[in-house]
Amino acid sequence: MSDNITESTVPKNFIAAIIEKDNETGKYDGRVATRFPPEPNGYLHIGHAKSICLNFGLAKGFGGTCNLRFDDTNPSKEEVEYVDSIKEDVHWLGFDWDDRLFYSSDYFDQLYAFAVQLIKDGKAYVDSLSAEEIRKYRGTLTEPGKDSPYRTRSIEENLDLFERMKNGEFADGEHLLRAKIDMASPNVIMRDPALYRIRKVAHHRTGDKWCIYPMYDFTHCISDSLEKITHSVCTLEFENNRPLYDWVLENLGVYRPQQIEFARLNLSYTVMSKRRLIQLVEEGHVSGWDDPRMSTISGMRRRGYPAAAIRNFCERIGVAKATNMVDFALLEFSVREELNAHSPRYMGVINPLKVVIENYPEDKTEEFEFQNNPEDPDAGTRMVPFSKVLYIERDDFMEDAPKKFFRLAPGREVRLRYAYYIKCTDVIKDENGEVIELRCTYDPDSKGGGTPDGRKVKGTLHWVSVAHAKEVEVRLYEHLFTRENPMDNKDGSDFKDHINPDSLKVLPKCYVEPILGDVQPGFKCQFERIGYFCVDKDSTPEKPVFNRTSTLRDTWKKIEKKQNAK
RNA sequence: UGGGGUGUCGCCAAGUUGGUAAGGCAACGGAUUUUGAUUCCGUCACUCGCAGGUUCAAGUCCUGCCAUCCCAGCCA
Repeated sequence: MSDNITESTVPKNFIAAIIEKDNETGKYDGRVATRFPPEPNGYLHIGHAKSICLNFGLAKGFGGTCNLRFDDTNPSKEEVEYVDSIKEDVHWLGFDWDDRLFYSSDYFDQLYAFAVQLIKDGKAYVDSLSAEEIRKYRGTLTEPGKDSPYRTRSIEENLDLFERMKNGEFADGEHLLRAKIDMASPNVIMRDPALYRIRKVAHHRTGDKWCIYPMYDFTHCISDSLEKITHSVCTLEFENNRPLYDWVLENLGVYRPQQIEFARLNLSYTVMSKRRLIQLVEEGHVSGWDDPRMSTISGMRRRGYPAAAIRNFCERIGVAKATNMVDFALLEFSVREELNAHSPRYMGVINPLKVVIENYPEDKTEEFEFQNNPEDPDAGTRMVPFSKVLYIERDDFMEDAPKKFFRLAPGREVRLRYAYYIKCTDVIKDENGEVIELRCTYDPDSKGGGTPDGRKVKGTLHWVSVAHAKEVEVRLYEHLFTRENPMDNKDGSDFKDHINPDSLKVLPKCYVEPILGDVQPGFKCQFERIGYFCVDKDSTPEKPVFNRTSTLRDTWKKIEKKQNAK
């Protein structure tokens, strides 16, 4: 279902430069091992795609490996539904972890043993202060913390307490295993960080085997070490944690990968924090994590974004350490670029206007051969039926058309793509003055869309034969949020205030080429002229879903606006 | 009033051991066009957060400011 990745070149970014240098100095004997370590507490979004492309791309580019590891150390937030979706999304993006699928929870026994080792070395202790007391003892950003009274417990007592923690003798929050580092450290993270907490919750993989769970800072570095990762790539907010990452491995005396941080992706007028994504789903603003308007990988997949487009996008935005805000237009460009090159282009009408070709025989039907994608000869051709009565897009007709309007208007001639030139001779209206039908004549000599006399026509319309077209329900998806506001929340507004109420429009009576009635899931096509494309039908198996690209919308309005401005 | 990062065109982002500012998006011109799409050509930073300094020469070195992000979960 995913596109294939055809090329694998060495990525060009500062992390690749570090790896290159390490390869030169033989730091890891030329070995390159990365990992993508999501916590299964939600669906993957476009920000994760950056990390996936980076980690798997680095591995691929240097002939190394990239593991998929679920960082599942907090059972109260994690679910198997999430691990399944994450695996699917990574695969769909075109990456493969082969047999290197790991879970932090696989290491719980080893992690426990390492914790015992630290206790035995006098480098960890069981604290019995309450959460609130611990917070007070930690000090502030500007003031040092102070030692817990339990910091000096004997090794024996610590060992005993920790084992009893594991055996479930205490309630949640009663005790906590902490590293004994420095309560006065200017780096707050180093002020005796928590290593293990009691949490009597079932884990999605280990069930109720454990009631104590290791913290991220203790787990992540050890997992990396056990998997012999060389370059542990993560986002900037973990920079403060790196000294702890190194401290744990150094004090355990085990293999030490290096942590490298990069800036996470921010996309304009888009939310990506898991908290807000969950909110959108739970409060019903969207149909689910994979709603086509979501910034999730699965949402973009349903919206028709090709995996290659997302990969190219991640390539284009680069990898650096400066906090960024990438314009959504860059993502859209990547999508259009991919669609333009590879998706079949069909015709469809979302707001039909009937056209009767008066001089065309009543019962005649012809078929015209269309190129599926004029830019891609390998895409092949298809036959499209044509007859006397057609539908065209309502926007493609204007009764009092300005000179610059190139489409159909009374007395004007246009081309029906790959079919004939037609001229509008009459406009029929209902009692309300609404245009309900156009009477036209066609030029039989213009068959195929060209004329012997070489006369030019400015407009080319898409069309559909009423007798042959499939009626479908089209869903028009726009961006979930309005594009006027940066959503920086600096004006005190909630991100939900920026939800675009018109982001989903359901159009019941639309008409498409007959061939589209058999559209398969995962099939994408771009509509001629108006730029709609079909996306998969995962959750609406009975009806095709359509979507349009942003730059092609409201074409005439844009042109008109531009001309007025002049 | 602490520590750790980052500051190159509207948005991303390259800038090698100092040698005289890549590329992409957006925008704006123009050509081609059976999608007003695509494609194509052209324009778009005398300047690199600011101020000093070193040097024949600094985005790249030094000093001092300023701005901004992250850290006080028994989250990751």
